[in-house]
Amino acid sequence: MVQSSKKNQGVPEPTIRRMPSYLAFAEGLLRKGQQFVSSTQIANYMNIDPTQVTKDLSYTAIVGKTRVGYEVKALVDVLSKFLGFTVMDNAFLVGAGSLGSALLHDSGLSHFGLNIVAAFDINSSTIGKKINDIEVYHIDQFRDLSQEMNVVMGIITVPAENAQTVADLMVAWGIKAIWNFTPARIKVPEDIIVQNTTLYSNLAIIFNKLHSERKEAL
Amino acid sequence: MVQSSKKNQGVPEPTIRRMPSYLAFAEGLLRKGQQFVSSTQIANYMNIDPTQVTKDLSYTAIVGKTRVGYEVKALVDVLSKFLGFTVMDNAFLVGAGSLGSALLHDSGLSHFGLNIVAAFDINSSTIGKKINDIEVYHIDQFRDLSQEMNVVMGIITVPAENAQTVADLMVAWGIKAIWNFTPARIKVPEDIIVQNTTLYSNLAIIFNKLHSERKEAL
DNA sequence: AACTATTGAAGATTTTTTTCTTTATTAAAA
DNA sequence: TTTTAATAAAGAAAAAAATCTTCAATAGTT
Repeated sequence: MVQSSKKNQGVPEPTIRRMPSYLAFAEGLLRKGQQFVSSTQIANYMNIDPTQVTKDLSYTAIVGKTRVGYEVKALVDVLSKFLGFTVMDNAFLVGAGSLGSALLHDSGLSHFGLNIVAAFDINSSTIGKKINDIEVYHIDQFRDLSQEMNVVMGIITVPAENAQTVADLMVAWGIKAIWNFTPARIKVPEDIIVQNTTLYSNLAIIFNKLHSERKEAL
Repeated sequence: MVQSSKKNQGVPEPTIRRMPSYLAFAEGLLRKGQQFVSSTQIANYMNIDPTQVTKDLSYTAIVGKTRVGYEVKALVDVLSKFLGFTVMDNAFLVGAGSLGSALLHDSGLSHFGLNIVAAFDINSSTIGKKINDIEVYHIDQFRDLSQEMNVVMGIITVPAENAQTVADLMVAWGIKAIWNFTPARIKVPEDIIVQNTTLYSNLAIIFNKLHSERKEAL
């Protein structure tokens, strides 16, 4: 019982993180015309343990064939669906600076189910222009548009010090999920989903490995 | 014994991931003139458990004062040093497209110890231009420059299908660490450090929460 | 001066995630 | 037809990470 809420709740976050890479790999195989792929192959590509792959895939609807592997086409379909990449969600992006416009240019996002319908800024030099066919509005127009467009996600790519202000605005106009690219941590009501994506965390990990290696070499 | 190699090796990756946010928070407090900060405050800001904060900070050299907290200035210094943000490392960026030029524009990277000294592309329209004072060269000039400039890191922001080619090139010219922004997984010798940073993983996590919430609401 | 409440630190416990082991299946080889 | 080897799947064990508990210190209050 309570099967419906249990279904996706128990999927470990590390598993979900790996899945887009499985998908990208499977899509590549599909283009090459490969019909089946084994967990060993996927694991080799990912540099992880093969049982990790089978365990991850066991959360989806796919079943593998012994001595053969998973059907590539089915894998692509199942993963796309599982990850929510087949349903299109609308998003607003606030902060059309360099990172913001990089995201606006990224066609991968729409391939993975995210449709950025409009961008906002306070900088008059970008307002009124179109970036990759997405219009940039002044932030004050946010209200009117969100109601019209069925927007569920807000992307924050402003300077860190303005993150909270933008988040408050997004919450006020009914957005369900916030993708925060600033290092600042925002405060939002409990029911709002927040995903923080900070490049500097990744940089810290590289430096940690790089510098500890240097110490070892002494 | 073997203290030197143990020192940084045992630090959990999740801890390292959180540290840049602690640092950003502490820097903000420093600017505001706050002298001490408690683990409770940091935890509240980060939406995590206070003991998580103290445990994370226990890997660094800092010691807190009972009933007071950590000295903000010391925290900034200790974290910056620990994360390797005080030493400057040189990097090459290959792929001066939208994501690539967003990184070139990001002054946060140089604040955190990464100095992008040159960018490369094969697209003749960007070659020869400067992005944020960083010159864009043709990829063939890679060799000559890496030797001159003491470059330890390579940043890959090309389309996924070219990631392996670029990685091979980087390895050939003596780069120690690769920061890979493509969804493709690259094969490199064991001693090369690879950090994969893929936006779509974060997107998958948001969608997973967003869509499972929708199901629950039924 | 005594008390109270808050804090950092250290260690124990619990939870989560990864890795290892076993089993059944089956394609390919002998 | 029989054997072999590769595989998925399921469960057990190990490892890693997060949370909880206890303790000692001490600033602020009574």
